[in-house]
Order: sequence, then C-alpha cells, then structure tokens
Amino acid sequence: MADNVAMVTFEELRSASLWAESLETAALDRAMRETVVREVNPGESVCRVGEAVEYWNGVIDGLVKINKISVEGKSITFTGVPRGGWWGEGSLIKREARRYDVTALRKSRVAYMPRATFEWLIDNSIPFNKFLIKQLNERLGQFIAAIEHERLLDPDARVARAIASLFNPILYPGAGPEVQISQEEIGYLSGSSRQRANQALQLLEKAGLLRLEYGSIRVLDLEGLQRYGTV
DNA sequence: GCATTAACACGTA
DNA sequence: TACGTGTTAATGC
Repeated sequence: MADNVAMVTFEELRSASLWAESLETAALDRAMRETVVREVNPGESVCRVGEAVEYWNGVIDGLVKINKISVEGKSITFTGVPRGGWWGEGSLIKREARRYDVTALRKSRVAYMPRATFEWLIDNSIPFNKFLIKQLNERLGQFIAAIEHERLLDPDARVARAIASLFNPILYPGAGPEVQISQEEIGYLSGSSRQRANQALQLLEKAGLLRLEYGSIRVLDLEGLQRYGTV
C-alpha cells in the first residue's frame, strides 16, 4: 500500500458498510483501529492482477471498477463498485493471488482491512459471518444474472441492467440516485461500444428511466431499469 | 441490419 | 488543456 493513508472513522464505516452496524462493539472497535483509508485519483490503480492479497477492501466514497485487460489489450469491466461495496474476500479466503485489476473511476476513498483483522472477524463474530454469506450469495446472484443478460438481452437492455447493478442495496448500501461515470465506462460495463452505449442511454432517458448529465447518470426509475427488456 | 471503430466538433470541469 | 458527449462515415459479420 502507498501513502496518503488515514484511520477510518466510525461515521465512514457506518455509512459505507452493511457489516459495521451489525457488529459487536468489541469487534467493531478492533476493525476500526486496524482499518485505514487511502485516497485514490481517477484512473489510478487500486489492485493489480497477480499481486498477493493482504487486505479486504471497501469503497468509503467514490467509485472503482473491477476489470481485466485481455492479451489483445481489450478492457472488460466485471462490475463497478460504488460507496458501500467491499471486495477481495474471495481471494483472501482462498489465499490466492489477485485475479482482477481494480481501478478508480473517480476520486475515491478506499478502505484497507488487513488480512489478520479479517480472519479474526471470521473467527470471532457471528454477525460478520452472516454478512459474508449474504454478500457472497448476493454477488453470485448478480454474476449469474450478468451472464443471462449478456446472452439474452439486446444492447439497450444490457445497458439498463448494467446501470441498475450499480444500485444493488445489499452490495452497495447508502448509494444516492446519481453515479458519476462516463459513457465510455458504461460501454465497458455493458459489453458495448461507447457510441452504442450512448444510443441506449438516450433511449432510456426518453423512456424516463434516467437522466443524463455531464459525466454522470441520475437514476429516476431503478425498478424500470432492472426489468427493462423483459416485458 | 446492426454493431464497431475512427474521426470530428463542441461543451465542460 | 484534457476529458466527456453527440454525431457521422466507413467497415465487418
């Protein structure tokens, strides 16, 4: 980890995690003492493929993407992670090297919980384990759905679902109705070109499901985005 | 036909 | 200035 680190505050943890509020007092105290927060700038790498995984990470504020670059240099985004999202427990538990890149999409504050703290929580906190099961279950559902969307839905619906997935209330609690993301990144997220994503976004705006703003998207009808293309 | 890439003008942070 | 957006033309499956 690099510089620009600070201790995480109680308020930050409470507002950007579903697990902190259910934790026992002693467990939360320990988690807070040992977790630090680092500022990252847009485009800056947070994690890289192949490196050793020694932290559990969370987005306190901002937006990062989990992606990978193919051998031909093509980038695909598996998911965007806004405020309240935590990742890396899979590789931490399996003790494997990092499988994906993580890159900041805008100025973000990322939490780092050391492996030892994470493992202590698993060994000592039932609420923390319940949270982990819930998160893993939810993510499995999200990725199964992503495959379904990729194979069955047209580009407009894929863009709608990709945006909706950023607003999963279990994975990303406390997110507002607006997400600061470029249309190019929506393209990476939905598996389409920027131009095609732009076409889909304008269609969704005309349908009253969202509003396009410079460098960001405001969601007006999340349910509509979630079910777009199925009725 | 439909999506992709490339290229361009224009507006905004 | 660098980046994001909207649009069009050429190209490919």
